[in-house]
Amino acid sequence: MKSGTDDAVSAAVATIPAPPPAGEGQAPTGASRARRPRRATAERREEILRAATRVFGSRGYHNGSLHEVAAQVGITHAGVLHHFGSKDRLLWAVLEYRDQVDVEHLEGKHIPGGLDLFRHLTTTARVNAARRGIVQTYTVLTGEAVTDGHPASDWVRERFTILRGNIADALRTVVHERAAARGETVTDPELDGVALDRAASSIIAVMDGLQTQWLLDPSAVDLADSTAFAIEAILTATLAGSDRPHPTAGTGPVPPEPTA
Amino acid sequence: MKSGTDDAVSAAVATIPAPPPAGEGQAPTGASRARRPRRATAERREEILRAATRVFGSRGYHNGSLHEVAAQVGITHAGVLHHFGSKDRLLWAVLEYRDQVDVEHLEGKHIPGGLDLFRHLTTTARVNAARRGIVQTYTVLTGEAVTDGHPASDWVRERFTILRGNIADALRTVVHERAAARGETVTDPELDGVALDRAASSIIAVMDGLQTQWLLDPSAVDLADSTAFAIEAILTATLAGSDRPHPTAGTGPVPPEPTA
DNA sequence: ATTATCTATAGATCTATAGATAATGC
DNA sequence: ATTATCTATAGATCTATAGATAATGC
Repeated sequence: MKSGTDDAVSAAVATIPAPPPAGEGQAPTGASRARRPRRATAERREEILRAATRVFGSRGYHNGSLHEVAAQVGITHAGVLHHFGSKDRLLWAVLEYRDQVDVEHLEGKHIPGGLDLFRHLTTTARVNAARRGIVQTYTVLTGEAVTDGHPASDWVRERFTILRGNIADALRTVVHERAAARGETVTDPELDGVALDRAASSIIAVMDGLQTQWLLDPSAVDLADSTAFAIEAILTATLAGSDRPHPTAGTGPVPPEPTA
Repeated sequence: MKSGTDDAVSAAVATIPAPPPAGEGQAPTGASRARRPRRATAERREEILRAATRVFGSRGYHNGSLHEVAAQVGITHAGVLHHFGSKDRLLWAVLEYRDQVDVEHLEGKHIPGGLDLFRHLTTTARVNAARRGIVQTYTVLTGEAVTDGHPASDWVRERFTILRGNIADALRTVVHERAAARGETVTDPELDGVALDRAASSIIAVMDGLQTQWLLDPSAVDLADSTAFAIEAILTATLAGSDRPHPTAGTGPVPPEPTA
């Protein structure tokens, strides 16, 4: 059950530059017929994508308008449509862009496997606590995606599939390593399938769910600590299951990943 | 840190009749000037609330229209506004209605405390796996609520606050009971505060997150099993912490609540 | 008399298209 | 010549209000 592209891990947990690229935008204060500066296609497209990310993140896709996106870049909504054709296609481009940015972000730093993946997830939660905008975009779009016929449904569904696969793979690695260390071999078929899938879904779920609560009430939820706690709890439970009938002490707290 | 109304537990996890009340609605097939049957206010309001619950759940609040809600009840959007005044007020009424329905649902059956609460949560997940519509409504509105200025934000935020309180209270009960059983007393202040809050947020998070994944891909996620697994894992980790320095075996699987 | 509904319509938005205009690139 | 942007506008929706009409309740 090897899974798809492995750059998905950080994708689903959100990455991307910072919210306001600032500088430009701000609506044309200039008097009469001031033409906006003309930009190279690639450059302008990226500006628009960043603006759209912000708008869809703060207002949602359906409630966010092309007008608002355009205004943030200092052009007209017609200009946005010139570059992307339609609102749906703009959203797709935003999602594609996110994937791309995430990949560049890992540049070389291959996605970790085994226990390292869990350290990575915990670290991501800590980093995210300082990037509200990105977390909000991800959370809002994910929520809207469960709506009938939403243009982001396929993307979100696929993200989840890939992520679950990555995490289940990492768990499998750990379970097998530990069995080998005891000179045993993994016999229980559950431990190669359902149990790992359950744990993988649960880990993703807890990360997403905590983000939602945190966004709504940052002072009530410690995103980093709660995420770390929950991941460790799930990891321990999974491994405890694999260690039976010799109940071991558990993994112990997962030490943080060295901050890049 | 006693928390608010205790009927919130099932509220946040979703309850409510079944989706299509069927029978009525269906758009006026009748030829020319066929007047729709006049209903008693209370009755009609409830029909509208149920329709709105469905529409907001499948389309989202912003993308769902008064027209669609009205059509499902067989009246005009103006009729809906006659009863509720505005779209925002309709949404608030929907949320209030949910609370009310949930309360009636528990009729007598007081919200359980201590370990029973966790059995109740697990049971709720199993029940929810057969009520996609309600789960979707809850998930969609929760997701949209993290959007700037969304009319459901306050409601969702408060739900989370209450729920966290209920769960933390239940955990506290269990921790103290177990300490007492060992003839000890809870000394670690963490175990009366932060640790319980972390666990409470995590449990809610995992339930919500699993619902999202399940809605998008029902065949990929076993809602009931995963929820049960994750809750037990978190519970075990929390209690293990409380039992130190005498690491105990954990709680063992939480037996299901007797199906009402 | 009250009030549930309807028709009609105002007033906002929103997405998208068409055609004009002005930079840029060859 | 290409193309980034703009203006103008069509065509959909959507929420909300106003006033008319027909059931129901006293």
